[in-house]
Amino acid sequence: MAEADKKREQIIEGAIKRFSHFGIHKTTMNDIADDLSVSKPSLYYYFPDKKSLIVGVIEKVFKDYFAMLRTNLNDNDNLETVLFGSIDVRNSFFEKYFMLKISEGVPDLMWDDDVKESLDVLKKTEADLFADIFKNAQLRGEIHENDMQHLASLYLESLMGLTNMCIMAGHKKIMPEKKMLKDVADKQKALSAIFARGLRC
Amino acid sequence: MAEADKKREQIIEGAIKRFSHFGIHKTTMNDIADDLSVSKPSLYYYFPDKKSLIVGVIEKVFKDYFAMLRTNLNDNDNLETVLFGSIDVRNSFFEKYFMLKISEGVPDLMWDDDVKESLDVLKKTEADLFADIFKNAQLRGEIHENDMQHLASLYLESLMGLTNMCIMAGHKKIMPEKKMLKDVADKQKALSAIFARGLRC
DNA sequence: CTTTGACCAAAATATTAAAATAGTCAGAAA
DNA sequence: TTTCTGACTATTTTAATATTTTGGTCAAAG
Repeated sequence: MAEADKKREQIIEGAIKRFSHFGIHKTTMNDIADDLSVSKPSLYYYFPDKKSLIVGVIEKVFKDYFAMLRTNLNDNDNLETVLFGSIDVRNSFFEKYFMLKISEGVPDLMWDDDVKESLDVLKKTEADLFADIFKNAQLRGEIHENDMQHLASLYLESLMGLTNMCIMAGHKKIMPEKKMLKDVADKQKALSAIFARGLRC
Repeated sequence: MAEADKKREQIIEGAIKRFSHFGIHKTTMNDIADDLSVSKPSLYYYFPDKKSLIVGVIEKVFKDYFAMLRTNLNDNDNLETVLFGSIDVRNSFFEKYFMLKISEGVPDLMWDDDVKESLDVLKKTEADLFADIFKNAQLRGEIHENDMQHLASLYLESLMGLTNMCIMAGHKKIMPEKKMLKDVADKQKALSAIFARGLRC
């Protein structure tokens, strides 16, 4: 890896630490520079603006998530087992990078064209990964459907939808965060179990 | 019906018109009073405060929704057919009262204890209704599960989750509102089809 | 029992000033 | 040449203040 790329990685790592602890819009470029004991213009030498650094962070986190997901895959497991494992991986990342939540970032960060495009690509990649999972289940005769891409999108959107529902319900702080994470996982797994069975018929 | 109750109904109807057209927090008590050609203190004679009027509106809307849902029910239909019909009813109300969206109402209206309690009761009622639907399917041998209440909650949360996902995706105004509503219905039905099949095994 | 005009306190909104932050640049260090 | 920095803006956030709007009350009238 080129020296410049190594430096870029270091900056991204530093940014991740700040972002995941204080949130994106509570972190200034100076904070990140100070953490790394460099000047702010140095950051701007490697990233044209804050937004591109954020995108770099997002892509790095997703990259790690995808790697972990692939590591956890076992072609011999049945669909339900694979989905349950994936849910655990997914939620461990969700918990670890909870403070990243783009939606509460800088004004309209979520709707910025560049960020949106990056997220779309990553979402597509995730969907591809799950489509492969479903295809694999199909090879083992566990599924009688045709459009695996479509199926993967529907499944993932359902999981994310449940996550959002639990977050909303838990925003009243009645449940102590930990309880909420368990709640999310339980519901996602309950749905996945029915979902997996529904594909068999 | 007592005269006072009739008047309460009229006020609620008037409030619904304003709320569903301009949203809750863009509607003042004076707006509602003027529409009905009465004075503001008259409103306060029937409702102690704005919040209780809002709760009255919400309960009225849900009451109508439940009635429509029951009307659309047919004990002879199979589970998938019933669920598809319910989705259409549900979304027609969602569309009609879109501007009501509590979440964007007055600050923390969603988290107000009174409103929250009322919503919890209504959500419980809806879950009961769907639990009955599942029980009915069970009688016809379409389901091999035991906890219908739990099942109904999971199903409804999944549907709502999908709705939220589509709303978020559509907030960028790329799709012209109508497209979004169709998108919601399509995804909810696709999930319901798999869900219903998953319960059979 | 119902309704109302006149009134008030609290909350939302608009205005302005002050502080913080993203981003630039000429030039130094490596 | 490539990488870095101190010193400097332009823009955005935040804080403070003034102004309007709106929820809610009350004494009195129909």
